[in-house]
Amino acid sequence: MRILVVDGNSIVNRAFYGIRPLTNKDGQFTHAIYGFLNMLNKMERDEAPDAVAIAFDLKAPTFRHKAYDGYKANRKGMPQELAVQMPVLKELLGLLGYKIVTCEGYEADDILGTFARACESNSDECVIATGDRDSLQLVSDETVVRLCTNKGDVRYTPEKIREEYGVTPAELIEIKAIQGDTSDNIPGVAGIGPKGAGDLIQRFHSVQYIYDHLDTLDIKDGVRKKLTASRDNALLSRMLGEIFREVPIDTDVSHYPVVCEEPSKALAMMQKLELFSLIEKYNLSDVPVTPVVRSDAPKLTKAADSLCLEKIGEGEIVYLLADISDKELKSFAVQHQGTVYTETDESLFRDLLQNRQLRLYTRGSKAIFAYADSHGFSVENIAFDVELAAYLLQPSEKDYTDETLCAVYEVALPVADEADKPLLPLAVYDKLCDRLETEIKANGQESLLREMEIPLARVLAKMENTGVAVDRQGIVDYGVMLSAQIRELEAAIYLNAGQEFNINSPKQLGKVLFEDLGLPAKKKTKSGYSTNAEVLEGLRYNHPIVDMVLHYRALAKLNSTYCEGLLKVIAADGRIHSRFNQTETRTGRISSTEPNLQNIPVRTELGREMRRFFRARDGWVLVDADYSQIELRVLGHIANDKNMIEAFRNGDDIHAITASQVFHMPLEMVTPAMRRNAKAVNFGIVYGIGAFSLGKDIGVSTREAKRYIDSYLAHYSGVASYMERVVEQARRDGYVETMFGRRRYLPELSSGKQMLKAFGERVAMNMPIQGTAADIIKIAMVRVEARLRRENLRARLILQVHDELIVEAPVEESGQVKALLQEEMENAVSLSVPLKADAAIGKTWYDAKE
DNA sequence: TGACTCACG
DNA sequence: ACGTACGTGAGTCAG
Repeated sequence: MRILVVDGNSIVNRAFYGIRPLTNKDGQFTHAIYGFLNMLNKMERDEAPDAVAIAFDLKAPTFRHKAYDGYKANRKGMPQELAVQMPVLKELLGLLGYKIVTCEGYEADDILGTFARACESNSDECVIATGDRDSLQLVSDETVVRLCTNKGDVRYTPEKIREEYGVTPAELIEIKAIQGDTSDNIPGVAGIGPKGAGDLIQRFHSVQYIYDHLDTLDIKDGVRKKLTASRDNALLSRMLGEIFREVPIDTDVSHYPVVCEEPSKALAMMQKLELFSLIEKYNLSDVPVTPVVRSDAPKLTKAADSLCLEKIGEGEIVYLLADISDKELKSFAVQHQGTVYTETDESLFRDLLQNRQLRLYTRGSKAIFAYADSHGFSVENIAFDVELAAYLLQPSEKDYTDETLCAVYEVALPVADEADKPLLPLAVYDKLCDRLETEIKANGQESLLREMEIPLARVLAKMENTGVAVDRQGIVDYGVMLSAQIRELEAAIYLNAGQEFNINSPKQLGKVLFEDLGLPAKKKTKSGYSTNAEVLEGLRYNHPIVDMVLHYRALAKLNSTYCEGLLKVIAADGRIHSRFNQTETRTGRISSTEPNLQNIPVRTELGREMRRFFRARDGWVLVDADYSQIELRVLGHIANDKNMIEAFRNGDDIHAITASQVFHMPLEMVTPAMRRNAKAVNFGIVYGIGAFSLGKDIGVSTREAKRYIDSYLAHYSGVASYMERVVEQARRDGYVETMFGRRRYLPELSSGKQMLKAFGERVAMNMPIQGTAADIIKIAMVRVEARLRRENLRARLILQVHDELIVEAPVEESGQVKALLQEEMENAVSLSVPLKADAAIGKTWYDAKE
């Protein structure tokens, strides 16, 4: 028989500190649990044990056979975030069929030792899993120690120990007795470390022997002196360091099989903890779900007849699931008063979407709006969207599928045939929607959902359908030009390097620059030298190859990401239809994919050329409008900072004003360089500033940067107190929110890790600003689209780039559109500072930027 | 798949 | 002692 004995406390610690904090939607920490089960699962796969025992310390630091008061006294207490996960982990382990072993007065170590000893006398095999090297002393012919490290698990056999330490496993105890161990308060011999201790034991094998023959040993006088001085401590340490092996526990290996008696309970618990990948690993995916509340288990009643819209009363809720792909309706299903109707008829679908008597509760409204738009009708009765609601409740989630949401919001899915599975969520939509709607109301996010996100879904759908026209030939020609230059640069780089290599490989490039050419390496990444633009900039004058590489990189990026990338996604209509994702970002911004049209180059002239290929169709123009410093204006408003509000009201140049304050200069004496630095400070403030990074950004010392920040906060004292207030509020409530009630939860703030906590604080400062700006432009988008329709214009919104909107308009509408766009953007909300939007008209995106 | 790099606001 | 500004998406390499 083969038993895996796990040092529970040690492994859970590894899991806790080795994984970034994860929480479920209730804010309950789960990373230690997640990490533990992942590691356990891997061990079982590797070791294939017949039995598993998991040893834990009992909570109180009880003193047992080791009669030494200082023992482990200076070990830090368990952090709160870990402590709360322990009982949950133990319960879940029990549900999964693992036996937990504890014993009053003994630590996990001692239990491991006891199992090892039992296996030795019964010729069983014992695999001990731990993160603690102390247990290596237990290694024997029957016992392997699987040491879990950050770099992976290492199996220790007697041979491996001899290889690494040059001694037997038992002699490790002797070494420890001499070298000591501060974390266990084992004093050892003062002045002798691991090296000296190892040397002594390799030669003399035991502490006892050394002291018995101290006078005659062939050792240096200094060492003898140290040994003599620490005699009592050494002998005490010898006792303390040996793991106790006679704990009164059941060591019969056959009593520790892993049998999961109630898989559905284990599944339910893992779903509640949102440990979805582990559900797969533990083969629980196919376990029928036990309803959370049994009496609540939904019935999937399928109607024999078709849905009859006339029978639905005024204002009643109808739940809808529509299977739409490529703007074609595959099928749809409707639930009304507990009955599910499955349909395929397109005209019925259309009638349903146009019936303003009823209220549709659905998901994926953007696809529904897109369908309606491409079929030439308009939908006005979507009252709730499961996906959008779930996003508002928890924007950091990755996955808003019905399955996940049902698990997270504790709505039980009924058991059904394979054929009915796509419909299952619909059978519970009344309950799921009810749960979500209740929480949305409790959070005060109803209008955010009904007046912002759902109407926005319609706007985004229209934008996606419309797409943006591009000059295919122009992109092709530009790509050819780039390719030619890239080839030339390639040749020049190879010549300078004296070899051919893959310039795109940071690894190979690092070797060429920093080893073969001997340039000074500044920064390192996890896997080697850093070769990013910042590093290369600093080396430009060291070797001509550096500039070539920088230039090569710039051209290669333009060619592969933009020329080749965009050519791949031009649709049959000659336009690019990017997808605008509404539930992606943690701040409330939208994102753009396939392709990303929110990162088309603009900062360098060469890159900006790309924008010439985004053009209006013949006889039309692009009208582009962007907010001027919207985030700073939002900050001024939210922080209610007198000086900042004043500056914006006066229409001042905010960066110049800031410069004059930070550098204590009259406004007229502010140089462009000073203004540039002040601008960086303004950005930094919005991001939740750090002096180090600001200093790096503008090329001054951290100390100097700190002075700028202090000076800034002294002048904009409202900003200073806002920053403190928002972090404090985040710590108190666990989340921050925008002016419109969009939330972001910040579990990072209760992390024990300083880095993560600091990150959480910066996010707390930034999200309300970035998020409010995102809310504002969303409002503007909805209003612009409404105005375009109301005024019967053919112009259409086609792009959004965070603070910029682009409309494609017939030439004759362009003046009206420009005015309308600017007006709706500037009046989207009323703040204590004015909002300003600059607009311009052009044939291409390049030209429509003033 | 993760790491690196770099494009944007 | 260590790492260091917020939010994204895509192409490339290498294990």
